Amino acid sequence: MEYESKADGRSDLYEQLARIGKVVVHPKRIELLDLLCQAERSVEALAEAAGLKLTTASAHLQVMRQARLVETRREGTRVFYRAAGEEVCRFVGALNDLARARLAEVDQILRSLGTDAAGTERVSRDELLARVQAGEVVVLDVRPAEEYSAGHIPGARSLPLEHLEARLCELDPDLEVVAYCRGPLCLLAPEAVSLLRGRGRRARCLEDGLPEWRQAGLPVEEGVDTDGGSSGRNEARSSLRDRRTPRSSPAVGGRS
Amino acid sequence: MEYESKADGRSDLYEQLARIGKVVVHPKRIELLDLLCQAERSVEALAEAAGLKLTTASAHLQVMRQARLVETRREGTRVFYRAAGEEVCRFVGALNDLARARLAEVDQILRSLGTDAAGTERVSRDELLARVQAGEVVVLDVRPAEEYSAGHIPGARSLPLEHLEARLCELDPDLEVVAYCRGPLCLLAPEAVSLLRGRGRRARCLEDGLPEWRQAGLPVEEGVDTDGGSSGRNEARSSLRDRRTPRSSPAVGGRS
DNA sequence: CTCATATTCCACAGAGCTATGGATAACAGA
DNA sequence: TCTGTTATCCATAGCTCTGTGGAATATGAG
Repeated sequence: MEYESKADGRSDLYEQLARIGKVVVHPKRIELLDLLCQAERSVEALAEAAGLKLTTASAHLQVMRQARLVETRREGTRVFYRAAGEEVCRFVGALNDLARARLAEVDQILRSLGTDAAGTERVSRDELLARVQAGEVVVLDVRPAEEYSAGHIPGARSLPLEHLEARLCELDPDLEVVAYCRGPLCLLAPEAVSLLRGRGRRARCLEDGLPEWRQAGLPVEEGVDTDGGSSGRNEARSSLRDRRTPRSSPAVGGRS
Repeated sequence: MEYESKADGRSDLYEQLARIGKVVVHPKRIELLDLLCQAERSVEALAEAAGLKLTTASAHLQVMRQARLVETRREGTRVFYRAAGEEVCRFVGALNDLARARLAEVDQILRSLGTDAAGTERVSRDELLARVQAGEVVVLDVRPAEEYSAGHIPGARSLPLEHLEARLCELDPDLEVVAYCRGPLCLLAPEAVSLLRGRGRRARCLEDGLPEWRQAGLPVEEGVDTDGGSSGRNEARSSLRDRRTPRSSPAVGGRS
């Protein structure tokens, strides 16, 4: 890989950019990065979540680390990986946006398998804020519990998709549900909505996921969901029980 | 490359994202994409600009086309490539930002070879707008002429870096110069500024290049520079002589 | 000190990517 | 139709990347 490097320097620069490109050339690495934009995780958890052998996952993570897109933290014998800063999430966001904009296949896949996921229109952030204030909706975080506790929309309830059916009774049948998940390409919320509607509930998806919410500069709450059950009312209970690594900057920032 | 595709669909999605990732894994492809975000070009011109053999450049362009990141237009025996929409430029912008934020090497390279490029502070877009209104500065587009005519800041003069020294006399010595180029990682403007300062002129770089300007929703003018010489005054002469392929959307838009 | 757990390192085989030159295709002009 | 120009296609050789299992490392508990 020596492109007649005539000590131009310019080519050195592009080689640096390619270091980052190298990370997103492999589907599994993108998947890992996506997961890490939601919450930090141990190598084992990542391997499990992405369906990889441990050594393979570790190898991928090394690649990502060499590109400085992830950082690690040791806790006992375990190593936790996390996305290295907000720019990383913004980058994968741009990648997702680009894919949705340019690749018809993406919409196709979403439509084909997402229980008509892409079909239903979504709630905008502004609308959500307004209706939450008015107490008209329940906000539901249907991602796995770890991701919820690493950061969620203030006042949202944690109800992972896999438990939704069993815990359906916890939701007030009269309130509309707004579900959100990892982002526009994630299928958790659409599936949740589909399930809820099947039970006669009113339910819609938020226009995008937590990373976008965070990047928009809106507040994010950390800690586990304390609500044992019932009710469904949830006007910004401050259930923050911060035992998490704080992400670098809270600011919004636009491409500075 | 068959990751035990258990008809999950999820993995298909990441495979689609990786199609895009594949483009930015190779330094030369990033370079080509960068060029295409400035202006459309023929294969030959691209090969020349990136220092590639024709067949190699063509092969790279095929990869980019398969990922739908570029589109083509035929004109006689020549084929012109262009970036496929604004999202593409936004994506390479995000890539650049990420590299600058996370890779210390990038700053190092910039500093080492850029004639202390990264050192001097830059003019913000807002400041530029204000001072242009007041007629206090000359805005200089130091990119190659083709890129200027494909789109430039209204009222800017085209004076490619390679001709700057020879045509120095065309610039009013009393006005400060604000030079811009392709973006934060481009060295044309810094080198121009360095040269100008060496001749005792007041000169600074714009904070970033034309793509960012365009993405900020600010107006962009097309066509060649008609100003034969002298003066240096340039209060938004409408020198638009539109014979260009218009980019898709003019809107600003923030991550839809 | 020894053992158990969680990761990383290593070597290797199979698959994929890149650059290159020569052949082919599309087009314009005579 | 013939010719020159521009770009794409094709086959190939050299190199890199990926997944894998086994070995090595780091930490914590006895």
